[in-house]
Amino acid sequence: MTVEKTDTKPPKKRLRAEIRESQILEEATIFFAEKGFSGQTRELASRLGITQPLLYRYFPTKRHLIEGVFEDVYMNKLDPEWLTIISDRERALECRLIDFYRSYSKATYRYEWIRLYMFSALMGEELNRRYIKVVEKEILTPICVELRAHCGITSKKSITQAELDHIWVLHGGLFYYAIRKHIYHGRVSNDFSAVIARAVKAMLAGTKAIGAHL
Amino acid sequence: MTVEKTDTKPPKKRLRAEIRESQILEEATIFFAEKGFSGQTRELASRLGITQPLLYRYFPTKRHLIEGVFEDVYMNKLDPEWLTIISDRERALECRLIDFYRSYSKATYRYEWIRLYMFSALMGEELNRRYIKVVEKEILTPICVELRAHCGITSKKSITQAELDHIWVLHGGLFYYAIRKHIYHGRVSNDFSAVIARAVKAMLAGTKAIGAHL
DNA sequence: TGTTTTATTTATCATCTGATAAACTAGAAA
DNA sequence: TTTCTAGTTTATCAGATGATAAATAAAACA
Repeated sequence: MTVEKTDTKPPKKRLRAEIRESQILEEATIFFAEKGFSGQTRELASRLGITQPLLYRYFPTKRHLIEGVFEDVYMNKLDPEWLTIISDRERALECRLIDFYRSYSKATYRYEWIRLYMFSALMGEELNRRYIKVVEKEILTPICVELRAHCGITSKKSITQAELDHIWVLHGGLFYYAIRKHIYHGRVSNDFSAVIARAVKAMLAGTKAIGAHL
Repeated sequence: MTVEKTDTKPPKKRLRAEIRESQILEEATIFFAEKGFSGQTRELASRLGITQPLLYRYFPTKRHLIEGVFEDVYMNKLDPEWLTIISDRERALECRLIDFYRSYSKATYRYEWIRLYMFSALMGEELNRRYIKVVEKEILTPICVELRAHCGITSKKSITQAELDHIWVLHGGLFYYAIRKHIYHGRVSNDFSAVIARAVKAMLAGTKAIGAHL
Protein backbone atom coordinates (compact mmCIF):
# COMPACT_ATOMS: atom_id res chain seq x y z
CA MET A 1 0.00 0.00 0.00
CA THR A 2 2.70 2.47 -0.91
CA VAL A 3 0.35 4.30 -3.21
CA GLU A 4 0.95 7.99 -2.86
CA LYS A 5 -1.87 10.19 -1.66
CA THR A 6 -3.95 10.87 -4.75
CA ASP A 7 -7.00 13.03 -4.98
CA THR A 8 -10.24 11.83 -6.47
CA LYS A 9 -8.66 11.50 -9.90
CA PRO A 10 -5.16 10.66 -11.10
CA PRO A 11 -2.99 13.70 -11.97
CA LYS A 12 -4.86 15.21 -14.88
CA LYS A 13 -3.83 18.33 -16.66
CA ARG A 14 -5.33 21.18 -18.59
CA LEU A 15 -9.04 20.79 -18.52
CA ARG A 16 -11.19 22.90 -20.76
CA ALA A 17 -12.31 25.98 -18.86
CA GLU A 18 -15.93 24.95 -18.92
CA ILE A 19 -15.18 21.52 -17.52
CA ARG A 20 -12.80 22.81 -14.85
CA GLU A 21 -15.39 25.32 -13.72
CA SER A 22 -18.07 22.70 -13.19
CA GLN A 23 -15.54 20.41 -11.54
CA ILE A 24 -14.68 23.17 -9.09
CA LEU A 25 -18.34 23.86 -8.44
CA GLU A 26 -19.03 20.21 -7.77
CA GLU A 27 -16.16 19.83 -5.32
CA ALA A 28 -16.92 23.19 -3.69
CA THR A 29 -20.45 21.98 -3.03
CA ILE A 30 -19.19 18.93 -1.18
CA PHE A 31 -16.47 20.90 0.54
CA PHE A 32 -18.63 23.75 1.83
CA ALA A 33 -21.37 21.31 2.83
CA GLU A 34 -18.85 19.58 5.02
CA LYS A 35 -16.88 22.52 6.40
CA GLY A 36 -19.22 25.43 6.12
CA PHE A 37 -18.47 28.60 4.26
CA SER A 38 -15.48 29.40 6.44
CA GLY A 39 -13.74 26.47 4.78
CA GLN A 40 -10.54 27.67 3.19
CA THR A 41 -9.83 28.08 -0.47
CA ARG A 42 -6.45 26.37 -0.14
CA GLU A 43 -7.98 23.21 1.21
CA LEU A 44 -10.63 23.19 -1.50
CA ALA A 45 -7.93 23.60 -4.14
CA SER A 46 -5.92 20.83 -2.57
CA ARG A 47 -8.89 18.48 -2.80
CA LEU A 48 -9.20 19.31 -6.46
CA GLY A 49 -5.53 18.69 -7.02
CA ILE A 50 -5.00 22.23 -8.23
CA THR A 51 -3.36 25.31 -6.79
CA GLN A 52 -5.36 27.87 -4.89
CA PRO A 53 -4.93 30.83 -7.28
CA LEU A 54 -6.50 28.79 -10.07
CA LEU A 55 -9.83 29.08 -8.30
CA TYR A 56 -9.64 32.79 -8.86
CA ARG A 57 -9.46 32.36 -12.58
CA TYR A 58 -12.94 30.88 -12.52
CA PHE A 59 -14.48 32.77 -9.63
CA PRO A 60 -13.31 36.32 -8.96
CA THR A 61 -13.92 36.01 -5.21
CA LYS A 62 -14.75 33.33 -2.69
CA ARG A 63 -18.16 34.90 -2.40
CA HIS A 64 -18.77 34.36 -6.11
CA LEU A 65 -17.87 30.72 -5.69
CA ILE A 66 -20.35 30.37 -2.85
CA GLU A 67 -23.05 32.04 -4.91
CA GLY A 68 -22.26 29.58 -7.67
CA VAL A 69 -22.79 26.70 -5.28
CA PHE A 70 -26.13 28.17 -4.18
CA GLU A 71 -27.20 28.55 -7.76
CA ASP A 72 -26.15 25.00 -8.54
CA VAL A 73 -27.91 23.43 -5.59
CA TYR A 74 -31.06 25.48 -5.03
CA MET A 75 -32.15 27.18 -8.20
CA ASN A 76 -35.02 25.65 -10.15
CA LYS A 77 -35.07 22.54 -8.01
CA LEU A 78 -38.75 22.86 -7.24
CA ASP A 79 -40.37 20.20 -9.37
CA PRO A 80 -43.64 21.56 -10.84
CA GLU A 81 -44.81 17.96 -10.84
CA TRP A 82 -45.19 18.21 -7.06
CA LEU A 83 -48.05 20.64 -7.25
CA THR A 84 -49.74 18.30 -9.70
CA ILE A 85 -49.35 15.35 -7.35
CA ILE A 86 -50.72 17.28 -4.38
CA SER A 87 -53.73 18.69 -6.15
CA ASP A 88 -54.88 15.66 -8.11
CA ARG A 89 -58.27 14.97 -6.50
CA GLU A 90 -58.68 11.79 -8.49
CA ARG A 91 -56.54 10.09 -5.88
CA ALA A 92 -56.84 9.80 -2.11
CA LEU A 93 -55.05 12.63 -0.30
CA GLU A 94 -53.15 10.07 1.72
CA CYS A 95 -51.57 8.56 -1.39
CA ARG A 96 -50.85 11.96 -2.84
CA LEU A 97 -49.07 13.19 0.27
CA ILE A 98 -47.09 9.99 0.68
CA ASP A 99 -46.02 10.13 -2.96
CA PHE A 100 -45.20 13.77 -2.69
CA TYR A 101 -43.02 13.40 0.39
CA ARG A 102 -41.23 10.42 -1.08
CA SER A 103 -40.38 12.44 -4.14
CA TYR A 104 -39.65 15.64 -2.25
CA SER A 105 -37.39 13.97 0.28
CA LYS A 106 -35.49 12.15 -2.43
CA ALA A 107 -34.77 15.49 -4.05
CA THR A 108 -33.91 17.56 -1.01
CA TYR A 109 -32.99 15.40 1.97
CA ARG A 110 -29.46 15.01 0.72
CA TYR A 111 -26.25 15.58 2.61
CA GLU A 112 -25.18 18.62 0.60
CA TRP A 113 -28.62 20.12 0.28
CA ILE A 114 -29.45 19.92 3.96
CA ARG A 115 -26.14 21.13 5.29
CA LEU A 116 -25.64 23.97 2.85
CA TYR A 117 -29.18 25.06 3.59
CA MET A 118 -28.54 25.15 7.32
CA PHE A 119 -25.16 26.85 6.98
CA SER A 120 -26.62 29.53 4.78
CA ALA A 121 -29.57 30.01 7.11
CA LEU A 122 -27.27 30.51 10.10
CA MET A 123 -25.29 33.02 8.06
CA GLY A 124 -28.48 34.98 7.52
CA GLU A 125 -28.49 34.47 3.77
CA GLU A 126 -31.53 35.69 1.95
CA LEU A 127 -31.70 32.34 0.16
CA ASN A 128 -33.63 30.65 2.94
CA ARG A 129 -36.36 33.17 3.46
CA ARG A 130 -36.90 33.12 -0.28
CA TYR A 131 -37.06 29.35 -0.31
CA ILE A 132 -39.40 29.23 2.67
CA LYS A 133 -41.80 31.58 0.96
CA VAL A 134 -41.83 29.43 -2.13
CA VAL A 135 -42.43 26.31 -0.05
CA GLU A 136 -45.32 27.96 1.78
CA LYS A 137 -46.86 29.20 -1.44
CA GLU A 138 -46.24 26.27 -3.76
CA ILE A 139 -46.43 23.32 -1.38
CA LEU A 140 -47.86 23.98 2.06
CA THR A 141 -50.73 26.21 1.03
CA PRO A 142 -51.90 23.71 -1.61
CA ILE A 143 -51.67 20.97 1.02
CA CYS A 144 -53.77 23.07 3.40
CA VAL A 145 -56.35 23.55 0.68
CA GLU A 146 -56.53 19.80 0.14
CA LEU A 147 -56.62 19.24 3.89
CA ARG A 148 -59.68 21.47 4.17
CA ALA A 149 -61.41 19.47 1.48
CA HIS A 150 -60.35 16.26 3.18
CA CYS A 151 -61.92 17.45 6.43
CA GLY A 152 -65.09 18.53 4.68
CA ILE A 153 -64.48 22.23 5.14
CA THR A 154 -65.79 24.38 2.31
CA SER A 155 -64.68 27.81 3.54
CA LYS A 156 -63.26 29.97 0.79
CA LYS A 157 -61.28 32.15 3.18
CA SER A 158 -57.58 32.19 2.51
CA ILE A 159 -55.38 29.76 4.40
CA THR A 160 -54.40 31.10 7.84
CA GLN A 161 -51.00 31.15 9.49
CA ALA A 162 -52.38 28.68 12.05
CA GLU A 163 -53.23 26.22 9.31
CA LEU A 164 -49.81 26.67 7.78
CA ASP A 165 -48.14 26.15 11.14
CA HIS A 166 -50.12 22.96 11.64
CA ILE A 167 -48.88 21.50 8.38
CA TRP A 168 -45.41 22.88 9.10
CA VAL A 169 -45.27 20.43 12.01
CA LEU A 170 -45.54 17.51 9.60
CA HIS A 171 -43.32 19.12 6.99
CA GLY A 172 -40.70 20.10 9.55
CA GLY A 173 -41.01 16.81 11.36
CA LEU A 174 -40.09 14.93 8.21
CA PHE A 175 -37.36 17.42 7.37
CA TYR A 176 -36.01 16.91 10.86
CA TYR A 177 -35.32 13.31 9.95
CA ALA A 178 -32.83 14.63 7.41
CA ILE A 179 -31.35 16.97 10.00
CA ARG A 180 -30.87 14.09 12.42
CA LYS A 181 -29.25 12.04 9.70
CA HIS A 182 -27.02 14.55 7.94
CA ILE A 183 -26.34 17.16 10.61
CA TYR A 184 -26.55 15.31 13.92
CA HIS A 185 -25.29 12.06 12.42
CA GLY A 186 -27.67 10.32 14.79
CA ARG A 187 -29.21 6.91 14.42
CA VAL A 188 -32.28 6.93 12.18
CA SER A 189 -34.47 4.19 10.83
CA ASN A 190 -33.38 3.27 7.32
CA ASP A 191 -36.92 2.87 6.06
CA PHE A 192 -37.85 6.49 5.70
CA SER A 193 -40.68 5.62 3.33
CA ALA A 194 -42.41 3.88 6.21
CA VAL A 195 -41.86 6.90 8.46
CA ILE A 196 -43.49 9.10 5.85
CA ALA A 197 -46.44 6.75 5.44
CA ARG A 198 -47.14 6.54 9.16
CA ALA A 199 -46.73 10.28 9.70
CA VAL A 200 -48.99 11.21 6.81
CA LYS A 201 -51.67 8.69 7.78
CA ALA A 202 -51.61 9.80 11.41
CA MET A 203 -51.72 13.47 10.48
CA LEU A 204 -54.69 13.00 8.16
CA ALA A 205 -56.66 10.85 10.57
CA GLY A 206 -55.76 13.06 13.51
CA THR A 207 -56.51 16.36 11.82
CA LYS A 208 -59.86 15.04 10.60
CA ALA A 209 -60.65 13.89 14.13
CA ILE A 210 -59.91 17.20 15.79
CA GLY A 211 -61.20 19.27 12.88
CA ALA A 212 -58.97 21.48 10.77
CA HIS A 213 -60.53 24.51 12.40
CA LEU A 214 -58.88 27.95 12.42
CA MET B 1 -29.22 61.91 21.05
CA THR B 2 -25.52 62.70 21.03
CA VAL B 3 -24.83 59.86 23.40
CA GLU B 4 -21.59 58.21 22.44
CA LYS B 5 -21.65 54.55 21.43
CA THR B 6 -21.70 52.69 24.72
CA ASP B 7 -21.64 48.95 25.17
CA THR B 8 -24.18 47.25 27.38
CA LYS B 9 -22.81 49.09 30.41
CA PRO B 10 -21.17 52.45 30.94
CA PRO B 11 -17.34 52.33 31.11
CA LYS B 12 -16.72 50.22 34.17
CA LYS B 13 -13.35 49.16 35.37
CA ARG B 14 -11.72 46.36 37.28
CA LEU B 15 -14.34 43.74 37.89
CA ARG B 16 -13.66 40.92 40.29
CA ALA B 17 -12.31 37.95 38.37
CA GLU B 18 -15.34 35.81 39.07
CA ILE B 19 -17.74 38.44 37.84
CA ARG B 20 -15.71 39.24 34.76
CA GLU B 21 -15.57 35.60 33.85
CA SER B 22 -19.30 35.11 33.96
CA GLN B 23 -19.79 38.37 32.11
CA ILE B 24 -17.52 37.10 29.35
CA LEU B 25 -19.36 33.80 29.23
CA GLU B 26 -22.70 35.51 28.97
CA GLU B 27 -21.62 37.78 26.14
CA ALA B 28 -19.77 34.94 24.40
CA THR B 29 -22.98 32.94 24.42
CA ILE B 30 -24.85 35.68 22.63
CA PHE B 31 -21.93 36.40 20.34
CA PHE B 32 -21.29 32.84 19.20
CA ALA B 33 -25.01 32.17 18.85
CA GLU B 34 -25.15 35.06 16.42
CA LYS B 35 -21.89 34.63 14.53
CA GLY B 36 -21.02 31.01 14.96
CA PHE B 37 -17.81 29.73 16.42
CA SER B 38 -15.73 31.34 13.72
CA GLY B 39 -16.65 34.67 15.29
CA GLN B 40 -13.50 36.51 16.24
CA THR B 41 -12.16 37.08 19.69
CA ARG B 42 -11.45 40.72 18.97
CA GLU B 43 -15.05 41.43 18.12
CA LEU B 44 -16.25 39.63 21.21
CA ALA B 45 -13.85 41.65 23.34
CA SER B 46 -15.00 44.82 21.68
CA ARG B 47 -18.60 44.04 22.57
CA LEU B 48 -17.56 43.55 26.16
CA GLY B 49 -15.69 46.84 26.15
CA ILE B 50 -12.43 45.12 26.99
CA THR B 51 -9.29 44.31 25.07
CA GLN B 52 -8.83 40.99 23.33
CA PRO B 53 -5.91 39.66 25.40
CA LEU B 54 -8.00 39.97 28.54
CA LEU B 55 -10.13 37.07 27.34
CA TYR B 56 -7.03 34.91 27.57
CA ARG B 57 -6.65 35.62 31.24
CA TYR B 58 -9.96 33.86 31.87
CA PHE B 59 -9.91 31.26 29.12
CA PRO B 60 -6.56 29.84 27.98
CA THR B 61 -7.78 29.28 24.42
CA LYS B 62 -10.77 30.13 22.29
CA ARG B 63 -11.70 26.48 22.43
CA HIS B 64 -11.90 26.64 26.22
CA LEU B 65 -14.21 29.61 25.94
CA ILE B 66 -16.46 27.69 23.57
CA GLU B 67 -16.52 24.71 25.91
CA GLY B 68 -17.47 27.09 28.67
CA VAL B 69 -20.40 28.31 26.64
CA PHE B 70 -21.52 24.72 25.98
CA GLU B 71 -21.30 23.93 29.66
CA ASP B 72 -23.25 27.04 30.49
CA VAL B 73 -26.05 26.43 28.00
CA TYR B 74 -26.48 22.68 27.80
CA MET B 75 -25.34 20.98 30.97
CA ASN B 76 -27.96 19.87 33.43
CA LYS B 77 -30.73 21.59 31.56
CA LEU B 78 -32.89 18.48 31.38
CA ASP B 79 -35.61 19.04 33.91
CA PRO B 80 -36.33 15.75 35.78
CA GLU B 81 -39.84 17.09 36.23
CA TRP B 82 -40.47 16.36 32.54
CA LEU B 83 -40.30 12.63 32.98
CA THR B 84 -42.78 12.96 35.84
CA ILE B 85 -45.19 14.92 33.69
CA ILE B 86 -44.98 12.44 30.82
CA SER B 87 -45.46 9.33 32.94
CA ASP B 88 -48.23 10.49 35.27
CA ARG B 89 -51.06 8.16 34.28
CA GLU B 90 -53.48 9.99 36.53
CA ARG B 91 -53.87 12.51 33.76
CA ALA B 92 -54.89 12.19 30.12
CA LEU B 93 -51.89 11.67 27.85
CA GLU B 94 -53.03 14.59 25.76
CA CYS B 95 -52.76 16.98 28.70
CA ARG B 96 -49.42 15.56 29.75
CA LEU B 97 -47.89 15.94 26.31
CA ILE B 98 -49.21 19.43 25.84
CA ASP B 99 -47.89 20.45 29.24
CA PHE B 100 -44.59 18.79 28.58
CA TYR B 101 -44.05 20.50 25.23
CA ARG B 102 -45.04 23.85 26.63
CA SER B 103 -42.46 23.49 29.36
CA TYR B 104 -39.82 21.90 27.15
CA SER B 105 -40.14 24.51 24.43
CA LYS B 106 -39.97 27.33 26.94
CA ALA B 107 -36.66 25.93 28.17
CA THR B 108 -35.01 25.09 24.87
CA TYR B 109 -36.60 26.93 21.97
CA ARG B 110 -34.53 30.01 22.69
CA TYR B 111 -32.42 31.99 20.29
CA GLU B 112 -29.08 31.09 21.85
CA TRP B 113 -29.98 27.50 22.61
CA ILE B 114 -31.23 26.68 19.11
CA ARG B 115 -28.48 28.41 17.19
CA LEU B 116 -25.57 27.19 19.30
CA TYR B 117 -27.02 23.72 19.05
CA MET B 118 -27.15 23.86 15.26
CA PHE B 119 -23.71 25.45 14.94
CA SER B 120 -22.17 22.80 17.13
CA ALA B 121 -23.96 20.02 15.26
CA LEU B 122 -22.66 21.27 11.93
CA MET B 123 -19.19 21.39 13.43
CA GLY B 124 -19.54 17.73 14.32
CA GLU B 125 -19.34 18.33 18.05
CA GLU B 126 -19.97 15.34 20.23
CA LEU B 127 -22.40 17.44 22.26
CA ASN B 128 -25.31 16.79 19.96
CA ARG B 129 -25.11 13.06 19.67
CA ARG B 130 -24.89 12.95 23.44
CA TYR B 131 -27.91 15.20 23.80
CA ILE B 132 -29.89 13.24 21.22
CA LYS B 133 -29.27 10.04 23.11
CA VAL B 134 -30.47 11.57 26.33
CA VAL B 135 -33.59 12.91 24.62
CA GLU B 136 -34.36 9.51 23.13
CA LYS B 137 -33.83 7.79 26.43
CA GLU B 138 -35.38 10.27 28.86
CA ILE B 139 -38.14 11.78 26.77
CA LEU B 140 -39.04 10.00 23.55
CA THR B 141 -38.90 6.45 24.84
CA PRO B 142 -41.16 7.29 27.81
CA ILE B 143 -43.54 8.98 25.39
CA CYS B 144 -43.54 5.85 23.21
CA VAL B 145 -44.35 3.76 26.26
CA GLU B 146 -47.28 6.00 27.10
CA LEU B 147 -48.34 6.01 23.47
CA ARG B 148 -48.53 2.20 23.49
CA ALA B 149 -50.72 2.31 26.57
CA HIS B 150 -52.84 5.02 24.96
CA CYS B 151 -53.37 2.79 21.92
CA GLY B 152 -54.18 -0.19 24.08
CA ILE B 153 -51.02 -2.08 23.23
CA THR B 154 -49.72 -4.24 26.04
CA SER B 155 -46.55 -5.60 24.40
CA LYS B 156 -43.57 -5.66 26.71
CA LYS B 157 -41.03 -5.63 23.89
CA SER B 158 -38.67 -2.74 24.00
CA ILE B 159 -39.50 0.35 21.97
CA THR B 160 -38.40 0.03 18.34
CA GLN B 161 -36.55 2.51 16.18
CA ALA B 162 -39.70 2.79 14.05
CA GLU B 163 -41.70 3.86 17.07
CA LEU B 164 -39.02 6.36 18.01
CA ASP B 165 -38.94 7.73 14.48
CA HIS B 166 -42.70 8.15 14.54
CA ILE B 167 -42.58 10.28 17.66
CA TRP B 168 -39.49 12.07 16.32
CA VAL B 169 -41.76 13.48 13.62
CA LEU B 170 -43.81 15.27 16.27
CA HIS B 171 -40.80 16.19 18.37
CA GLY B 172 -38.85 17.42 15.36
CA GLY B 173 -41.86 19.10 13.87
CA LEU B 174 -42.28 21.22 16.98
CA PHE B 175 -38.55 21.85 17.19
CA TYR B 176 -38.66 22.96 13.59
CA TYR B 177 -40.89 25.82 14.65
CA ALA B 178 -37.94 27.11 16.65
CA ILE B 179 -35.63 26.62 13.70
CA ARG B 180 -37.95 28.59 11.47
CA LYS B 181 -38.13 31.34 14.04
CA HIS B 182 -34.52 31.65 15.21
CA ILE B 183 -32.51 30.34 12.28
CA TYR B 184 -34.59 31.08 9.20
CA HIS B 185 -36.12 34.20 10.73
CA GLY B 186 -39.29 33.27 8.92
CA ARG B 187 -42.83 34.23 9.78
CA VAL B 188 -44.32 32.01 12.45
CA SER B 189 -47.59 32.11 14.32
CA ASN B 190 -47.09 33.80 17.67
CA ASP B 191 -49.38 31.40 19.51
CA PHE B 192 -47.06 28.43 19.73
CA SER B 193 -49.11 26.96 22.56
CA ALA B 194 -51.97 26.48 20.13
CA VAL B 195 -49.64 24.86 17.61
CA ILE B 196 -48.52 22.40 20.27
CA ALA B 197 -52.07 21.60 21.31
CA ARG B 198 -53.24 20.91 17.76
CA ALA B 199 -50.17 18.86 16.88
CA VAL B 200 -50.39 16.73 20.02
CA LYS B 201 -54.12 16.16 19.66
CA ALA B 202 -53.80 15.24 16.00
CA MET B 203 -50.86 12.93 16.66
CA LEU B 204 -52.68 11.07 19.42
CA ALA B 205 -55.93 10.71 17.53
CA GLY B 206 -54.13 9.80 14.34
CA THR B 207 -51.77 7.29 15.87
CA LYS B 208 -54.62 5.61 17.67
CA ALA B 209 -56.56 5.44 14.41
CA ILE B 210 -53.78 3.83 12.41
CA GLY B 211 -52.51 1.75 15.32
CA ALA B 212 -49.10 2.28 16.90
CA HIS B 213 -47.91 -0.97 15.34
CA LEU B 214 -44.25 -1.81 14.74
C1' DT C 1 6.99 22.81 -37.34
C1' DG C 2 6.49 27.28 -35.45
C1' DT C 3 3.16 30.49 -33.43
C1' DT C 4 -0.55 31.72 -30.58
C1' DT C 5 -3.66 30.98 -27.04
C1' DT C 6 -4.86 29.99 -22.47
C1' DA C 7 -4.88 26.82 -18.51
C1' DT C 8 -1.96 26.47 -14.62
C1' DT C 9 1.73 27.44 -11.29
C1' DT C 10 5.08 30.20 -8.57
C1' DA C 11 5.88 33.96 -5.80
C1' DT C 12 4.05 37.31 -3.05
C1' DC C 13 0.87 40.80 -0.54
C1' DA C 14 -1.92 42.72 2.97
C1' DT C 15 -4.75 41.67 6.35
C1' DC C 16 -6.75 38.92 9.74
C1' DT C 17 -6.55 36.19 13.83
C1' DG C 18 -5.39 33.36 17.92
C1' DA C 19 -2.12 33.82 21.23
C1' DT C 20 1.91 35.61 24.41
C1' DA C 21 4.83 38.71 27.30
C1' DA C 22 5.57 42.59 29.59
C1' DA C 23 4.13 47.06 31.17
C1' DC C 24 0.62 49.52 33.60
C1' DT C 25 -2.62 50.84 37.26
C1' DA C 26 -7.01 50.55 40.27
C1' DG C 27 -8.12 49.12 44.47
C1' DA C 28 -7.31 46.42 48.73
C1' DA C 29 -4.23 45.83 52.56
C1' DA C 30 -0.82 47.41 55.86
C1' DT D 1 0.18 57.22 52.59
C1' DT D 2 2.70 53.45 51.06
C1' DT D 3 2.82 48.75 49.54
C1' DC D 4 1.25 44.97 47.23
C1' DT D 5 -1.95 42.25 44.64
C1' DA D 6 -4.26 41.29 40.59
C1' DG D 7 -7.23 43.10 36.77
C1' DT D 8 -6.25 45.38 32.39
C1' DT D 9 -3.80 47.29 28.47
C1' DT D 10 -0.05 47.89 24.99
C1' DA D 11 2.90 45.88 21.85
C1' DT D 12 3.82 42.14 19.19
C1' DC D 13 4.28 37.47 17.04
C1' DA D 14 3.49 33.62 13.92
C1' DG D 15 0.68 31.43 11.08
C1' DA D 16 -3.46 31.55 8.34
C1' DT D 17 -6.10 33.40 4.56
C1' DG D 18 -8.23 35.85 0.54
C1' DA D 19 -6.42 37.78 -3.34
C1' DT D 20 -3.06 39.52 -7.28
C1' DA D 21 0.66 39.61 -10.87
C1' DA D 22 3.83 37.59 -13.48
C1' DA D 23 5.99 33.43 -15.20
C1' DT D 24 5.33 28.80 -17.23
C1' DA D 25 3.82 25.26 -20.32
C1' DA D 26 0.22 22.35 -22.50
C1' DA D 27 -2.77 22.36 -26.20
C1' DA D 28 -4.84 24.54 -30.31
C1' DC D 29 -3.94 26.58 -34.59
C1' DA D 30 -1.38 28.23 -38.63
